[in-house]
Amino acid sequence: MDERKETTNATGWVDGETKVLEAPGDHGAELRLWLRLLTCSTLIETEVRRRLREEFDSTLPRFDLMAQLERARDGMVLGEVSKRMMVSPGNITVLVERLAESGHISRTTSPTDRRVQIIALTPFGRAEFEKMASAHGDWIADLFGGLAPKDGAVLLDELAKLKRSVVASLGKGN
Amino acid sequence: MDERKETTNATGWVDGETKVLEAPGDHGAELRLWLRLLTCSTLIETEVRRRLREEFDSTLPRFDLMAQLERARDGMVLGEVSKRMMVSPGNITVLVERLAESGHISRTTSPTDRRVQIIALTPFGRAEFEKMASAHGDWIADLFGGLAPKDGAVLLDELAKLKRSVVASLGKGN
DNA sequence: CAGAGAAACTTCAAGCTTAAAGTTATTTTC
DNA sequence: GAAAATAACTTTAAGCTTGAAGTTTCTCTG
Repeated sequence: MDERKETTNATGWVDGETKVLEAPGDHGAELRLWLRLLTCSTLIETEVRRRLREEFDSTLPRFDLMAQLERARDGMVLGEVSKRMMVSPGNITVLVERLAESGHISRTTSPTDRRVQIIALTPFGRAEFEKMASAHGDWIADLFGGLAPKDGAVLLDELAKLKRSVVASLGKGN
Repeated sequence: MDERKETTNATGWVDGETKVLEAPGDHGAELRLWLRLLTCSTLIETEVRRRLREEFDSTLPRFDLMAQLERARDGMVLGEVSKRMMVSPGNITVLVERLAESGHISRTTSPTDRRVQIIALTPFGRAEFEKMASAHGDWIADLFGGLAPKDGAVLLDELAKLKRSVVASLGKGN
């Protein structure tokens, strides 16, 4: 009874891809796909978070925020950052506060509109970010390294299709 | 200067897939792939969270925990749940506490090992979960609905390869 | 140009999440 | 069979995240 042969792998986690399968309407294929997608991104994201913490004593949200700022020499408005990062405005407020405290970013009120906050990387912040970004690139390259270039291309393409499907679905029915 | 044509879509978010590209070591392809993967799963996950909240006044972690329990008539040990959900033990403790409070799950100490907590869905919890799971299946089917079956199959396959790559990478270098 | 409305945050309350440290209970070792 | 090691949680401190409500500052209408 209940004889499972579990494969606890290097993650220390059991293979979780057996979550919410077999639904009444038989959406098994889609659910399986979603679960696998989620598993992949969770595995990668967890690893990235771990390394950011261990190697840079930082976090993914901080890194993401700085990444947004990196290519914006003239700084960026909070609302723009919020949209690009796909997180709530209130969240950005908090992150910005901390990053400003630690000297990674600067914060100015727009001279033309006093509601608007403009943030930008400080030289220190930029230097720190570049170190992290470089390491981050290596980590990702390692994690994806077992995937043949051709598979990577196919995956990129299929994900584009998925994204279109998702955005379309979000757009209409709602 | 800085003339952007942004496509703010149905999500209200700007297309964020331009995050951490162009790294020194030129891991652009992998980074692009990672970003796209992350975008897809974030879009879907956010939508699922929103609907769980709006339609069931629940959350994704709660749903996931109940999903784990659903196929375990005899209940499940906390550590097992933790591994399957890929979250920390402390997290499970909190979730279990709340779900027990709300009557969705029961909690017993193992008679053979008093360190071990066994949790299981209550009839009420099971009924609630079934409603949610059914709706959840429909949401996912909608979101993935624009993907041709063949594309779904290809994607599933490629994600399997990616997962192998990730797990292998996590296993060795560390 | 005053009042209504919209924008751009900020604050708040609540929940999720983790790593690390702490408990309690069981197993292993000598 | 006691001490040491191991297991299975639980607690704690800290940070992330959100939706909703609140502020302040424009902008638009009449």
